[in-house]
Amino acid sequence: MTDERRAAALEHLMTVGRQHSMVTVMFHSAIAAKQGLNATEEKTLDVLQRRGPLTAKDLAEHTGLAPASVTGMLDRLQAKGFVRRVKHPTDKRRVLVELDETRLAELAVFFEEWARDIVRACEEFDAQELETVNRFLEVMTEAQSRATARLTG
Amino acid sequence: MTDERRAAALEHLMTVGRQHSMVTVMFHSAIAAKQGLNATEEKTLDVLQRRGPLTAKDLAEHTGLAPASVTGMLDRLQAKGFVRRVKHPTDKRRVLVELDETRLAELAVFFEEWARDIVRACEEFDAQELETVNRFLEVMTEAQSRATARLTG
DNA sequence: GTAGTTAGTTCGTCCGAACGAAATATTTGT
DNA sequence: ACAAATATTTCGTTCGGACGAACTAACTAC
Repeated sequence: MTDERRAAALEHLMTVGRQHSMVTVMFHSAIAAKQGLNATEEKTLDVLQRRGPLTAKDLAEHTGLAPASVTGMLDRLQAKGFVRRVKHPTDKRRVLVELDETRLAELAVFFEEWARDIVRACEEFDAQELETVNRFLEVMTEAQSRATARLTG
Repeated sequence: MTDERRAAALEHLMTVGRQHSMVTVMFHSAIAAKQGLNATEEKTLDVLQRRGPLTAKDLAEHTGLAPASVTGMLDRLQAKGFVRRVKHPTDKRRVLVELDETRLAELAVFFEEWARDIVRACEEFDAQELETVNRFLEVMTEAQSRATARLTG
């Protein structure tokens, strides 16, 4: 009986999860399009956000681009105001790339509105339910991460 | 007390949700890369999957591409074996585009493996918890969908 | 200090993917 | 039946973004 109910929920999850993935991807690319960023540029910004300032070489490795391509991409990102080239403290050959906070602040404004929307949508869930959801998302993030690595590597 | 716990869970949700979005997007683009599809081609396949066989004109509207571009993209998708051009039953000017099942079947094999992984990851959740998760994902899908529309339109 | 290595840029090139305009085939309207 | 409208393709062009090779500047090792 409970087994049956669980099986039904699990099957439903497949459908619902698929739809959720879809709109997540669409949302993501809508944001990118709004900012006039292509996939490579986004990836670069994402890497910088997580790992902090990096050299062009580091970025080349993370993105898989040739050195010349990194130069071109950084030119574009800099022109759009998303990043800055700053001099490396010890090695004058290197170029440190860091995010431009002012540009990120503009983004933050948009995300705040979005976050409020999310919070409102969560009103119908109590503390315990939200904790369950968190646990689920963590487990899923792990699984998706593994699956991606399996595909990429 | 419970309010505090809920607030903590909600804040945690923001972090966890962001990470989950990130890996979802990465997973998605890893699949696309594996199949040798670009963003436009993917979008087209997605539309066809949801709305069934469509004419080139319909696809032009859904993708926002010029007619000439649709022709080129369909040539590519057809060459890769993802779609077929079939003649329209009543109007010989039109071209109906439909998905190639055999190609999708290959994909299905991969997704089955992935689904098993997901099911295993869900073992730690009982029926009630999965129902909560489903409800959450539905609510979120709605919210994300609205946010995307707000950005796009 | 000189040779060799490393980081990044510049330059010329190439390719995929988009476009508009013109061409073709077919349907619709009168 | 004939003109206008519609769906798609073809063709020539353009543009962004990637590349390799050559170049410059700076660090490292001996």
